[in-house]
Amino acid sequence: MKNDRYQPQKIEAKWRQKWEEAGLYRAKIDRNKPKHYALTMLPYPSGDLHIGHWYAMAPSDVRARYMRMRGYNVLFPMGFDAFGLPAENAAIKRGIHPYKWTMDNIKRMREQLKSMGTMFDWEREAITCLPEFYKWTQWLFLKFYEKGLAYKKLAPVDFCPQCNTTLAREQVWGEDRHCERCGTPVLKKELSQWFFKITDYAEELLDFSKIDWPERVVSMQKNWIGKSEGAEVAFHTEDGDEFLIFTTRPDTLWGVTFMVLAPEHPLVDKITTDQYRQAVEEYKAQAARQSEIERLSAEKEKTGVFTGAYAVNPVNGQQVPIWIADYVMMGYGTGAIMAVPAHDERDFAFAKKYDLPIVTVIQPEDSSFSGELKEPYTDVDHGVMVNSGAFDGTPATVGKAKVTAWLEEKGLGRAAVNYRLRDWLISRQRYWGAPIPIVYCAKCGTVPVPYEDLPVILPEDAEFLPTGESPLKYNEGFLHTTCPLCGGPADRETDTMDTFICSSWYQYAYLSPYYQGEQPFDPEEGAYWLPVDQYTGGVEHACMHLIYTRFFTKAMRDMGLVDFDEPMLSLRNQGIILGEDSEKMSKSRGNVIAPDDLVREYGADAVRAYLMFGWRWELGGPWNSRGIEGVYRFLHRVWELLLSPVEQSLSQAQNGEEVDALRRKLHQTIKKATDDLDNFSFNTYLAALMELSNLMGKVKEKLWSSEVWQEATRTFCLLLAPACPHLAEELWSRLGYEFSVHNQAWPVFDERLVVEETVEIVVQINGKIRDRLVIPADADEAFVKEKALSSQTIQNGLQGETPRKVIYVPGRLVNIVK
RNA sequence: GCGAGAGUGGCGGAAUUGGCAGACGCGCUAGACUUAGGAUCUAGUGGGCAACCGUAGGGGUUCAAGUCCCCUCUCUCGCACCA
Repeated sequence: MKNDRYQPQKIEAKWRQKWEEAGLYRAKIDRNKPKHYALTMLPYPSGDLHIGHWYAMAPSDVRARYMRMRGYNVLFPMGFDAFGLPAENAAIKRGIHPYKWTMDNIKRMREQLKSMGTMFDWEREAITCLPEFYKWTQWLFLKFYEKGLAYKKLAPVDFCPQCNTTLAREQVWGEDRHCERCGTPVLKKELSQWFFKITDYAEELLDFSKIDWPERVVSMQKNWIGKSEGAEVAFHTEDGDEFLIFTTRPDTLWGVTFMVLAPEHPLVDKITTDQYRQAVEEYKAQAARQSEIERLSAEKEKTGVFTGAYAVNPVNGQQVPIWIADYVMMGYGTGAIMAVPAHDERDFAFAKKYDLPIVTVIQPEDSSFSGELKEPYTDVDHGVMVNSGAFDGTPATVGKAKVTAWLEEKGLGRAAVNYRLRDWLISRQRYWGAPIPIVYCAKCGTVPVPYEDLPVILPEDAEFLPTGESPLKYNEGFLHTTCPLCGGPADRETDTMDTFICSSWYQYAYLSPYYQGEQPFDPEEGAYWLPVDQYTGGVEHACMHLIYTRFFTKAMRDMGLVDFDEPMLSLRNQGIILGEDSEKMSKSRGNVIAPDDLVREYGADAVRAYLMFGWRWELGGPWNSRGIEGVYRFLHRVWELLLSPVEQSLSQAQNGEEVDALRRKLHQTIKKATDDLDNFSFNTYLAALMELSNLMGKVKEKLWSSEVWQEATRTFCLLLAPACPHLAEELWSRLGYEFSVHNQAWPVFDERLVVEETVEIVVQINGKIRDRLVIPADADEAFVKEKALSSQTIQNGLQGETPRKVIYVPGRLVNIVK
């Protein structure tokens, strides 16, 4: 009987249909099994699944399938991050309603996702733009408001002129401060906006002890939160106006020779003397203009002007001039600093430029230097305090703490902590988002929409115009409402929420999509499945989604909705697949690889396998068309190997050595595959399968009718099942096993069978390989050494000399030192 | 400048925890089968004619270093006048 060839197109759709009919991947609470919540970041429904989605999701699916075979009850859901700008831009450009555009795209992408052969439980799908979903997004907003975690304030904010909306600080990237979505440099605008008080959780967000996340993400988040410890010190002007400064170096207080305020500092106008007023006004105007126009000024040459006012240094009563300069930011600390040019790079440069005095107050330990400083001395671990009154002689290492304590005692200042993290600006002046459930009443002021009135529905009949203001503002039907408190006429808030809010809690929505109960998700489902055990996705979300969702979970914990501190216990990031030209894939470059085409040509299993085999998953790299053909060939070979019969099986006599060799390789492969999948090492997992198939190919003729061959083919199907679910199922069925391979347990290896019976020992003289010995694996040291020394090559190498030392590493080598 | 990561054949990448560098695949070479081959199969494939030399470069520790320590260089990513 001649076997037919491997034709993925003939088997893949068939099995997917069978799986669906059998409800194979429905995830239901089962208290007899340990649970595993595997999650991969949900896609934005842009219209087409691209290779990046495959690269992110296919290996995640492999891992979820592996955990399932390991006996876990696995939840692996999928949904769509469906609010956002492209939908609205399509509406502006082509007159398609964002809802229709989005839902059409979802329909298409859902089918594409299914073609991957993933084990997503589609009955748990959640789409963030549906009222049944965003009702709970709004509900959470109200809870945040109730808890004082949502507030509105007038503030200078970042505005993207291309996207026509404000952005959170996290969504402004790079030195030129461009919009994370479209790359346009942002503008500063003074606007009244809603914020979430993420800074309340700054300290807790710095604690990563409960999660296993990549070091890279941890360090990016730490960096982003930017904790610095020091002291807040109160200074006064000569006229008695108080202003606070923050410093990390209270030990250098005696070295203050001038003060600097940010140009926007509220005290500037008041303290500026008439003589300097014009210069100050000009400088302020220029600073404001600069922040709006050219930010790319390469050299950060320090500039500033004197205000004419003086401050009194509280520690020694000295009068020091107060300047304004744009190197001091209003947004960080108190917007005012004490300048210690002797011990700070920036202050030093400023002092040099404007010829301000420099006073050394930290003396480097062993140098007896005096005179003019060439550069500031910023070392905090060495040196002693000088010119600092009673503190003279205090080592710099303890100076900070001692001075801070002294300041507190004297009532001049206090220990203080500053964070770089800003509160999260969530207002967006766009239509296609969840409306902020707030009403403004002339009588009652800002009034939250009552919970029972949720959801606040987006009107269908909005005008989509790129005005920079929310289209909802011009929608009379939406705008005008009645005040929930007094029943009088009132206006709705017309801004919508940042879509990152939807994705901050979506992992909870999957538990019971569009839940109708009293809270966003079914508590029974939550008690069983939560938290997420394994999360996967791109590292580009390190300081956005991944920080927001941690914040949300902590806030939800404090509301009593969940009982844990972290949303995702373990996180892994995949890399990025580049075009074949090593450039980022883009339509304009014409280097885009379309997964649909690949599936048509090679089948989904080959695409999955190549995406795993081709790169280290966390790194990614350029696409290689030859590479996928190699993997495709491998799958063909596997098909022939397991299915095509041997014409005449050679020796029935079952050569013992080959049986042992195959069995050993089989168990070694199970061990390797298990380890590799545990560690997300998908490329070596596939390499191990290839090695096994290579050996099987060599012994097939001899062992085809043997028991060990059956064991090998069966196990091969099981090991292949997570990677190539369709092919494994087809092979499984053709080998005569019962549906489904995906309901089988992951094979276990026998440690005794993994061990080789004989080992090759390398014999070195002075670390250079001179001979090799094949010995029984359990040979003892004396025997191996004896054998090594008596070998002819070694005798020749030694030339009669007695070795000084003989080192034996069991199972590996003997090193003879002359 | 600060923080994180990386540097191994022509290419993607392997190398338990210091113990045979280059698994597996691509590509390449030769052969077989074929009307044909960009299909398939078989064999070979780090460099060098060799002794030997080889994991970015230079030092060190060790019987033994891709792996540990010190210095230098290059690349990628994040942050960046953060007081």
